[in-house]
Amino acid sequence: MTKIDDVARLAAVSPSTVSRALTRPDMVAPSTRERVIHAARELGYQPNKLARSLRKQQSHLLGLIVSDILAPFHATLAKGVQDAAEKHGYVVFLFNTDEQPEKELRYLGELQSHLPEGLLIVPTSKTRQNLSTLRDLTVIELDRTSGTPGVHSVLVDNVKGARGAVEHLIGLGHRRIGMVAGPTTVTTASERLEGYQQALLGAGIPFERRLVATGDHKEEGGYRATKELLSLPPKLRPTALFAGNSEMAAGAVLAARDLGFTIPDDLSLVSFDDTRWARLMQPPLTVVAQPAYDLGYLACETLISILERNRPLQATTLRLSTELIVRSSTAPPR
Amino acid sequence: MTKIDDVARLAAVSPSTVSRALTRPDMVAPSTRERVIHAARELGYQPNKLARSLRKQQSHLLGLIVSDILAPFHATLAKGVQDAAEKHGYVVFLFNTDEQPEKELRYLGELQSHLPEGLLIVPTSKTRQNLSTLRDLTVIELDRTSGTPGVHSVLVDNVKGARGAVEHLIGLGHRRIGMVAGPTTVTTASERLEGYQQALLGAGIPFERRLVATGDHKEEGGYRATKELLSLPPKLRPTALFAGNSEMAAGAVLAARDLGFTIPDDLSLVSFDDTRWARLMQPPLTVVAQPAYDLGYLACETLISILERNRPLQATTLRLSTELIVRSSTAPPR
DNA sequence: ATGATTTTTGCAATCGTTTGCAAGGGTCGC
DNA sequence: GCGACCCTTGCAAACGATTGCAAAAATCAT
Repeated sequence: MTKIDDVARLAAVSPSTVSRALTRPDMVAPSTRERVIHAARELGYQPNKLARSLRKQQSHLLGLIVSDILAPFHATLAKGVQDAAEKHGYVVFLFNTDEQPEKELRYLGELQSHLPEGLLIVPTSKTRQNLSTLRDLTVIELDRTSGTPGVHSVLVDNVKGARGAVEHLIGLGHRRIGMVAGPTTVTTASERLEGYQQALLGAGIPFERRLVATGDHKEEGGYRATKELLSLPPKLRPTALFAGNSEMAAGAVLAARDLGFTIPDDLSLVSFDDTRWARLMQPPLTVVAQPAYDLGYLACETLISILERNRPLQATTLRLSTELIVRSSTAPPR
Repeated sequence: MTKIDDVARLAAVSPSTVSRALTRPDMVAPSTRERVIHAARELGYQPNKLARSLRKQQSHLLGLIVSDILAPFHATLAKGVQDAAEKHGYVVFLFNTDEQPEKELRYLGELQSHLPEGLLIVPTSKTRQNLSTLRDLTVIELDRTSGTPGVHSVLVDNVKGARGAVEHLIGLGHRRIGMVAGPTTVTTASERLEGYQQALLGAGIPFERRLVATGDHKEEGGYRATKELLSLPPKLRPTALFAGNSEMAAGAVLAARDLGFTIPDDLSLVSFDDTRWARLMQPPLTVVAQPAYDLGYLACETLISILERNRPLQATTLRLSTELIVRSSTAPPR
């Protein structure tokens, strides 16, 4: 690895001058600058970021902790974050918690030792405690919130999105609408449930607890919850289902298929979160699409602008809106 | 941030002793060690990795460059890599090239300045040149190979996998089998084409150039290629299709649907690479599943073992085998 | 108790940068 | 021709850890 001293020697100046020529060009005479730049290029010099970060006490490093990189939503989010980071010259460390608080804690420690300047995190259930072990660090929560005071967040308008989806079902004439809800410990799940209830209320349809089955945000849970709902006696059985996320929607599709229900003839289905397969399956699924990429991109931009202005800035919350994409899995009840 | 000096002061020893107590415990007297450890815990001391890496001249950092983190295959791969890395105490930097050689080059530079100890990369078309600008670094290529001398690789047995898929079609009675192939610049695509040809050859079916349409490994390309094949006059038209990757298979499904072909009645379809939607779509897709997670995990383990043994070790190539998963998109021709 | 040996500790240099400070050199005005 | 000023450069001290070496302390043998 060629270092600054090598360049200095070749350009016949001191290391300090090399450093200045490269990072604050206006501080050195044009002729010297030229010489240094040439020498640097000739040797293929690249400043050692470790040394630089150490000296400058800033790493230009951001941490990103998501709970499941395999979920397209999170992958897309991560891409948005990375793109924004790159644009501003930051590098991001990506960690995956698999929804496990202990992993989260471990990663926070690991991350911290690399002196990141900011953190973007999709919280788990224990994030609030985990975050408290952390030294002062600007953090932005993504997608969900942990309720930690002083942290910023960039979220999706879950209530409105869910309400829209259910109103769509109501508009088609459905009155018995079930929901495959996520675990209420995560804010997105409870907000979506709230939206579901608001829609019913708005249409004067009484809320029935037995029409809400709770899953774990995974396919398996969605499958079980759906079977439960579809096993109600015909009179009580829902004619339409709203799934709280795409994984559970996948489970719902499978369950409906296994029980011999045809979508949308016997059952309408609308799901939160769009995916590749939602568009590809037969019939294509009606969904509430989330701006995952924008979410990540915006969150990262926000973070960086906070960092660079160096404003403590009181905690911001951004809510992006969703889009209802009507495909063919929803139809009037028969 | 509390530093080593703080701990030293609290434990009433020198910084050197703290360092030793924490990293080479047997070099310090038990009683002192105890004191130091306590002090460290009390202050929540975490060594500054930047400083440590700089001094020790090793970062315990690995680079991972993939071409499309949004593709489930790559995301899974990345997860495998990360899990393996974590197990051995390494941290990985993840970059995304979007298949663009210039981005790759930029990221390689960025990465290099952080002094990684090794690199895992899914090569693009220019990787060979890009890699040559790099200082000596252990690199392992994943999924594809760039032909760079001296680099190791962990791949999938594409030829055999493809052959198996096509033999499956032949076994069902198909004789006119088309292939939606990827760009021949990427090794996986050409290997899969090779497998396709081998299967035909083995069954005594003549290879017909017009039954192979080339796409770009994206949905759009698969869509176009499929339309092309299905527009052949009925006599020449294939009764079964083998898609070179899942994205193109998605395009194929859409194209078949648009042209009014029913799968598998009018057209059998088998694709390389399994995905969530392949299982969920109707009918579920027959696929050649790749061990993506294992690929990443193994590659990373290999890399680390090379690093730690410090063996230059002549270039290794590992080939993992695939698994044909027969679902319902393939059936005898009518 | 004494010297030899081993263990435990601290000093100071080092990793590769950046940067405050001061010195050197040039330019300018008068 | 002289001082005032500005521009350019280098010296040396950081940043926070690790580590070779030597000094100090503890242990052991006699």
